[in-house]
Amino acid sequence: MDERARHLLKSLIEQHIAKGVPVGSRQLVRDAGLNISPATVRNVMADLEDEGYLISPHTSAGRIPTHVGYRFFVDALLRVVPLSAESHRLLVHRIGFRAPDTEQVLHAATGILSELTRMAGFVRVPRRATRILRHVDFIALHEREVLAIFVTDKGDVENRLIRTEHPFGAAELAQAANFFNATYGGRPLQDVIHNLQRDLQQSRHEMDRILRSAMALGMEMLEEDQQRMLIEGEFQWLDMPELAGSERLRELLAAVRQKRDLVHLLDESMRGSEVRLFIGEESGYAPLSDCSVVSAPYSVDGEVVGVLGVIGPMRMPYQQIIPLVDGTAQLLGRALSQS
Amino acid sequence: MDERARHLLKSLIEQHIAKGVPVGSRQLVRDAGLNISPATVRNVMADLEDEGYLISPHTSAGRIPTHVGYRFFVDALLRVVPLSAESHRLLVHRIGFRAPDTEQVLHAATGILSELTRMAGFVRVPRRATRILRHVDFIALHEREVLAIFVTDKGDVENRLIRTEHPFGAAELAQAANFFNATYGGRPLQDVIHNLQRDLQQSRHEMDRILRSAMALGMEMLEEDQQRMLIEGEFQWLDMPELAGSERLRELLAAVRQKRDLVHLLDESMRGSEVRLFIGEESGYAPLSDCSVVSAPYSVDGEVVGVLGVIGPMRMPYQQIIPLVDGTAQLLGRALSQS
DNA sequence: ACTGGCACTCATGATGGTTGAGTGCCAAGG
DNA sequence: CCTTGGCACTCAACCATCATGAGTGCCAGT
Repeated sequence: MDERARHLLKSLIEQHIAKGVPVGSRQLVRDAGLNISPATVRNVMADLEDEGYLISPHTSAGRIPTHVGYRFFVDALLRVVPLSAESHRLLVHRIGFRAPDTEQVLHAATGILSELTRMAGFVRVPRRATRILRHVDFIALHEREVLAIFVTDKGDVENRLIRTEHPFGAAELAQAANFFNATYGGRPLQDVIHNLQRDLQQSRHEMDRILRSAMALGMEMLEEDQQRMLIEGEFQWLDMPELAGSERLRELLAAVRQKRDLVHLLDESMRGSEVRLFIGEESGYAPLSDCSVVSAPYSVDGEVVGVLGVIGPMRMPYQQIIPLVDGTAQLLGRALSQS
Repeated sequence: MDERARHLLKSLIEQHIAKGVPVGSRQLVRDAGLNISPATVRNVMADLEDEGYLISPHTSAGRIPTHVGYRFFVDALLRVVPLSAESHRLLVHRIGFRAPDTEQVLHAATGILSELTRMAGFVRVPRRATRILRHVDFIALHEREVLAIFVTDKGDVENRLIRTEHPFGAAELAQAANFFNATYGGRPLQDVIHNLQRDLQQSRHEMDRILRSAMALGMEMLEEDQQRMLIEGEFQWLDMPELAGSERLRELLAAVRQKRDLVHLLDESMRGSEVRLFIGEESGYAPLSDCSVVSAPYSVDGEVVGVLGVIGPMRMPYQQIIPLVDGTAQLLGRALSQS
């Protein structure tokens, strides 16, 4: 593909992103500022269509980019602009400092993402496997119900009701908690789980039952957040013509509620450390075949623990969205690292 | 209004709810099973329109009920059918037993409400003012950050990060927690707040700082859930023709996200103990002027603590929806009362 | 290699007629 | 006085037709 073709492709995609309608040769030649005739442009466009970058919705409309076209655009043609001062100020204001509660920070990040990009924003909740276990408490709630509370070094609190086979007294539970804190406190949760499994096989003393339950709880804790993600601003999709056909929209909403496959997709994008794009069919996930996902992993204390981003139609202003997602990821990571 | 007019009104509204289109004299006379002519029916309908029960969308369409018409319908004409065995079974299955986590039960209730009614479902989180304080824990997280954890008798756990002016040692915090538990444990949260306020004014000993913080935390705890409500299934509104005009829908979604006025409306409906309907403009809340809200308060241990219900277009099958909302409220109350 | 010309396509929007369900009103009949 | 049939009128919805205009592919000439 020669320089002129690249320029035309870039111009076409930019114009389509801006206007949302198919772009024809006349429009394009005017916008691109080249001194050639529409007929020439048509030839070039025909070539680009053959190579899979463009497609015509019908014979006599202009052309729109395919997912291949968008991919080439973002990889080779797009020059990302730095985050505007205004946006950066807003981001900092909303998530720049540590809120008292992790959940609140995540919420704020999801919300601001959605507002600034005018797409649906999502945040995968941070993995807790590497968090340090700070404190454990067992509280007898009723006859055979024990409330277990875990606290991590970042102040995240997780609790679970455990039904036990036999009643536990307050003293027993206090003893168990003391033992638990002394033995496993100050270690990363993943180590705690691992050690618990090992220890439980070896010793079988009085505390076994409650410890076993606690282990199950710990497991759940680590497993549960595999599924969790926040998503907000789906309503932004309402006035996007390419998704408006309520058939498509319903499907998308259902898929997003389902979350499972989505989470799988995102986990994959946590491997890198950069902004990542899934354009159209690239996600390999049918309900998203008309959509793009822009995601960026975020890190706490230098370790990637989650991923956030936006979901919208393929036609999105990547130029602004990429730095926004990137910036949000960085600020969220920083906010969660504080304290 | 004579018997025949009532019968016709009932028939018309039922038909309109079923079909969604304006009902004309011919249709109506066929459906109502009366042995009178369409012309007669037209006269009756004209009267009903004069009295404000009906309205014509345009000259040559049939008639549809106004909010006044619906109100008369539900108050005087509707005979509520008992919950179907099938629905009841489903409800019990989803929220009939206590899940380990209050949040999960609330979620389940919101979800099943939305599914069964095919409207958006909401649940106002239970007031905790009357819950018994079971346990308090203060954990030093960092230099001047204390994590405070409250546990109520139902196993609800609330935590808040408190930034203190001066550092606290672990021993100090343990002492404070012991004192706190001994003094205020076993009392309803509202009493705790009250007593804290009183006690803080009287005594000004060493613990003042942490107790003052604890008091602030307690306040927050009780105030925060004034705003909280879960809402789910807004997407059901997508294929309701009367809301489809994306203008209206946007407005509604925005209003529902905002929640504030909605919560105010619902708090009012917590006073009674019965199912309550706000039809159209009755809510006095502009974005809901085309919608109805069906709500029912739910009780824990015999005391009303929250309210749940559905939001949808005025045209909803009240006959089925009212018992569904009612039944959900009862089961949710029961589920939260257990344990 | 580029360009102008040409025939062709097709979504869009305007026009207009038809249909059908529905209305209000009136005069006649029980 | 209520009810009814009749009648003229209204209006959304549907359909077909047509013009418009933006756009295309192809070809022959520079």
